[in-house]
Amino acid sequence: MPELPEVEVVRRELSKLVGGRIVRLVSSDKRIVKKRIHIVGRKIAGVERRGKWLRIPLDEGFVFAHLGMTGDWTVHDVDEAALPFERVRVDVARGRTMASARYTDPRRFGRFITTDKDLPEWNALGPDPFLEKMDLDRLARIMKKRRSSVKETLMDQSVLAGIGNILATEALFLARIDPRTPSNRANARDLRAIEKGIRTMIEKMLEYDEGKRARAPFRIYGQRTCPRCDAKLRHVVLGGRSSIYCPRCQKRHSRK
DNA sequence: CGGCATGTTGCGCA
DNA sequence: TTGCGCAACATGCC
Repeated sequence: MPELPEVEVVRRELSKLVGGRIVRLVSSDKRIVKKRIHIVGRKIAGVERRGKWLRIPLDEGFVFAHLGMTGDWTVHDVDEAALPFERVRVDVARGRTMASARYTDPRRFGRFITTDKDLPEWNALGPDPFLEKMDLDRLARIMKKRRSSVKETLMDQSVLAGIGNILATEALFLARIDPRTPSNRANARDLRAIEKGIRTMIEKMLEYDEGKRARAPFRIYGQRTCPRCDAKLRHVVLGGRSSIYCPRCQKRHSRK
């Protein structure tokens, strides 16, 4: 499920619960769930997102949630049976109505943390490109210091929060930049193109994830040939993640 | 059976 | 202190 757009859709879904009171928590998976405080009886004050993390402020304390690789939250009726791969269930009373939030996660890389203070992981996140305008000067400063690829730098959550493998792949395709380009070789024009690519992809992926778009907006992720020039797409591994690009359309901008 | 997967962390090393 | 490269985590799917 999870890159910035998917997590944003989950945030909107869970926002239905704001104002409600937690009346029951079902969770047995010790890998996913870390309980530092008791949350039954607490009231849900909001649902926030930064990058791929969710923060749910309560009247006392917080819940932090991460979807890992295969996690998802959905809101159901309380009488609904457990879903396949259901790992956490939070029942919420709001007036006379009840709702039941279910967390499913086959691969169990996700997290559900109850705590009375902010998480270091949350505080370490860089700016979220959907919540705030991208600071290209800051990005340029960071890029200049690194020699790993632009794609790896974009996916570093302390650089920009929320960019995952697909978003980075597709944004770089739109920007016509080779993902292997060393970060310190990216110039201001490249960064402007990348910013635009990221913005465009977030919008399209959001529409898709909200069901307003029938087909996934991916141009090269999972494809074999370039939709622009018909060249055979190429695979490389960057930072341990598989990456795809068009060797004809995507260039390394190695000059200053 | 082998290989791959929208993510993060921890460890050794420079 | 910061950056880099990689294995590990756990499980489903093709």
